[in-house]
Amino acid sequence: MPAPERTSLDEIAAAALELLDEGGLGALTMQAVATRVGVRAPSLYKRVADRTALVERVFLACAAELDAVMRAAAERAGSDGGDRIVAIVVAARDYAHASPHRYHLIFGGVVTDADPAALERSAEPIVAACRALVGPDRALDAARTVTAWAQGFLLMELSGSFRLGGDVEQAFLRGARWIADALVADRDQRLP
Amino acid sequence: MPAPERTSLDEIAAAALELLDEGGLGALTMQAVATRVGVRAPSLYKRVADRTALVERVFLACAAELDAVMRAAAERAGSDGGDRIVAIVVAARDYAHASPHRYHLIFGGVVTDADPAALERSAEPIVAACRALVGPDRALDAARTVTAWAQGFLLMELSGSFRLGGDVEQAFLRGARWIADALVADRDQRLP
DNA sequence: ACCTGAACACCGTTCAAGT
DNA sequence: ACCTGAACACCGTTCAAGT
Repeated sequence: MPAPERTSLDEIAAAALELLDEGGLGALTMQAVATRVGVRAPSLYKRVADRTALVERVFLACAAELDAVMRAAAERAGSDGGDRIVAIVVAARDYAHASPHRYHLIFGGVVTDADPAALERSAEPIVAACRALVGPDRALDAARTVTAWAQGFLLMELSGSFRLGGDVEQAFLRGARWIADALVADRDQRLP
Repeated sequence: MPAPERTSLDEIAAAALELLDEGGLGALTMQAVATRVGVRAPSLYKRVADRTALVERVFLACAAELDAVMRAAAERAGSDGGDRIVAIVVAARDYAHASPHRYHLIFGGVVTDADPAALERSAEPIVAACRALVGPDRALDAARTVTAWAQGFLLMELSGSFRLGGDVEQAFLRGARWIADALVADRDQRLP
């Protein structure tokens, strides 16, 4: 009774990510993953509790990736708070266009019970930029406004919900500016 | 060969809506619908092309319902453009809380090939309020900003994505005000 | 003209049997 | 200790056979 290992958790996760990129979450089936790593579906359950756990693992990897992208954009941007927020959401849009299925997995609301600590960390770049802009008291409200808008816009853009014509990129940049300027105005109004 | 009709398209659609409300889109299976209307699953295909068509039918009914809710809120609100937008998104939030699965169906991005005319009509209340506020040139960009933010916020709220504490309702109202005020400021800046 | 059981091609998942 | 085929409970969908 030897026991030759024919695959690994990392290989399984990599195959799952490939399938997500190629055909969305619907294409990420246990059978497809098994085929790709050269094994039968039941064998996957030696390394992964069930499909939900595998999807969550891919979700966390994608969330960490987007987090890194936004952090890098925030650092590249100047010290101006408004510009920083615009730079972060533009980076998020680039990511959404480059990896639409990953973006959809992160924000589509399918994964709901993921590690809270990882989620807090990935929200941090925007919270930090908002804190610098509007102060600690309103930082959370501001971050929720920015995140909700960007995530909502990009999900609508990816799913083709903008059917009334017009320049979608311009709408995005203008929206980013409106929100950033509103936060600046809120601060200026309170600190005369 | 008589032909007793044991159900109807309306009854099928009503059962589908009930199942959506009770357990989300995942509970809306052809078998569950069939059981509820007192028929076997294959019989449904006499009235409905396939599950996608049935889901789309429910989707259109929900979109029309939300549309009516937002129109009523817009009419109830005063003539002030900013207040009107706030009233519309607050009405959308009430709807999302009262019928979370319907709201998720409308904006969750599952239905993607629905009747474009119905979608344009349902976007109209917000476009009209934005037109009154920022003029025709920027009305579409403004409506996209408002819709993306509201839809993103409510989807995140429904899926429990706001895990950092704080008052979520306050964040919503403050976000609505920030965006409405940004649109007013944009107009005032252009028309001195 | 509608309804049905049986069947098919898929899912995810379990488990006893192989090595 | 890992892998497998067979099996189970679900899906959506098709279709020949019933009335």
